[in-house]
Amino acid sequence: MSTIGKALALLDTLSRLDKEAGLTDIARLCALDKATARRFLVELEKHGFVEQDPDSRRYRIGSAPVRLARIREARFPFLRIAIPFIKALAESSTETVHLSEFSGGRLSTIHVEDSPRAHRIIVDVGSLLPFHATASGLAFLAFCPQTEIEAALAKNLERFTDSTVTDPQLVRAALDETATRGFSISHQGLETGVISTAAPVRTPSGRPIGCVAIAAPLSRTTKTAIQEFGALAVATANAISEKYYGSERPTGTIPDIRRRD
Amino acid sequence: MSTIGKALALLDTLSRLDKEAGLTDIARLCALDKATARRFLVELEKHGFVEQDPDSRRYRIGSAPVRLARIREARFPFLRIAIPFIKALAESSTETVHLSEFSGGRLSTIHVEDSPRAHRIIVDVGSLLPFHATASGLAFLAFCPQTEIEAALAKNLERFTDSTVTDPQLVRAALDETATRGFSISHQGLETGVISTAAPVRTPSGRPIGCVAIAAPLSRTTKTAIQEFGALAVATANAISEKYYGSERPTGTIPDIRRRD
DNA sequence: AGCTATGGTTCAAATAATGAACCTTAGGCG
DNA sequence: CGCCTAAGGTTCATTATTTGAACCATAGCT
Repeated sequence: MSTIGKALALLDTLSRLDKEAGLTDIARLCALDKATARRFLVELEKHGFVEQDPDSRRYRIGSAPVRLARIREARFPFLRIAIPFIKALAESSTETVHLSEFSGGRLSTIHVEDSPRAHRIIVDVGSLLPFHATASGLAFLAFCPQTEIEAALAKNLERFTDSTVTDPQLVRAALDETATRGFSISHQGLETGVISTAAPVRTPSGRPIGCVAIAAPLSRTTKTAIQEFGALAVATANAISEKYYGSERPTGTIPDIRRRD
Repeated sequence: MSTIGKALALLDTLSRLDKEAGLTDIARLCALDKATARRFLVELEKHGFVEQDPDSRRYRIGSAPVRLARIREARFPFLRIAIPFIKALAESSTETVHLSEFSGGRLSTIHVEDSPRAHRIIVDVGSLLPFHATASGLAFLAFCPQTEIEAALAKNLERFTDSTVTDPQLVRAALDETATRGFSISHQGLETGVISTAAPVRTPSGRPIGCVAIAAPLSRTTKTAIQEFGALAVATANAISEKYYGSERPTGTIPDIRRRD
């Protein structure tokens, strides 16, 4: 693996910790030598991607990503555009709705609107969504090219619950169903007692970039409700796709004021 | 220079372009070989830090920084806390107010509130603030340890206008003044016709992390107004410091709900 | 059909990354 | 107090990765 990859993996690991970490811990978590981890941290710190607390000497994510994110969101305002739709869907479905985005080979949760009900599903921003075990993962994969499906299924399919589908052949069947139906259903794939449906947000060329998902307690969710949720997820995902790729043009060039390049 | 440093510099360069860039341009701008630039881009893309447009084959900043930024801002809500103060200052001063943050060895603009007046100073989010030639830079340096001041002054001090102070000895004098006065004044240091004042936002230990600056057209700004702006900048910067380090505790641990680590 | 500019790839040579062992400092404790 | 431990941090010979000139592939243009 390249040095850059290892350093970025370190950054990713650091970002998933819920508090600041010391050098030794970071090295252990990333399976790096202490000296190597330190050199990476120093280098990342030089560029503002990590910060070291001067007192505790522990490390945390720096402010450089904030600057990059502002630039990214200014040109590709995915969150800004999607959030109102996600909010509306959370209200109309009265269940927890979350939005995920494909980035760095994985699907991560980037926004969550909680159900207004007392008994509801909790999803954390930043959490990873395994392709084979979540509605979002299935909805995403189902609309990917066959080669990517096979690449995802070639990996070890981890078991999370008794209901997790870990047989690649059965996952393929679920993907086929999803592709024809337009949305996916995950029946306790990641957490017991939770049923989810999801639909992909796609580029004009059809490539998925993320998913809209509704997660509900299995106990109060009927078969017809699932079908309704699926239809709602599809409608919301399509609305986001349209708004995102319609008004603004992410694929083409941004009309630029400045002439001299 | 380390590979990681070069890759992050590439990312920085890419972020400062106002549109997507091709491989050849990126390689040229970063002074890298085309093959090297390509390997970096592929590696960065794997981790979501850049994206390649499938049609145009051009590269842009990816979505990974957005995720990192959300995590950073959730724990260190600098923007969230500072923006209301910046807004208030823009209203009360009726001039453009901007907020900068030190990151990766440089001071970058992270937020701007425009003056409500027709004739006003425009500052771009993301723009860099040279230490010797801007009010923000001076205010930041003035409260840094002597070693960092000398390190900054040892570099070549670029001339931007006829009024830019490029003599290290004169900059030192300006820094001394700033330290005693509490705020800095830049008289056309970066742009002709612009006068600015700035004050640092500091950690409880006194270390600057960024600056609040007011920028006004020289033509309508009296000596007394400058003093008033300076005092306002100091008050605002201190208020931000207090709120940021008071209520939330960035240095210590975040009280965590989750128990299992 | 040929030209040229750009994206992308290869592989021997050059360089940077690696990690075991080491030093240093800060607490903990008999 | 002085010993012990654990953590952060550093060194330098060994090792593996990075590098870039030259190459190929493709698309748009004349």
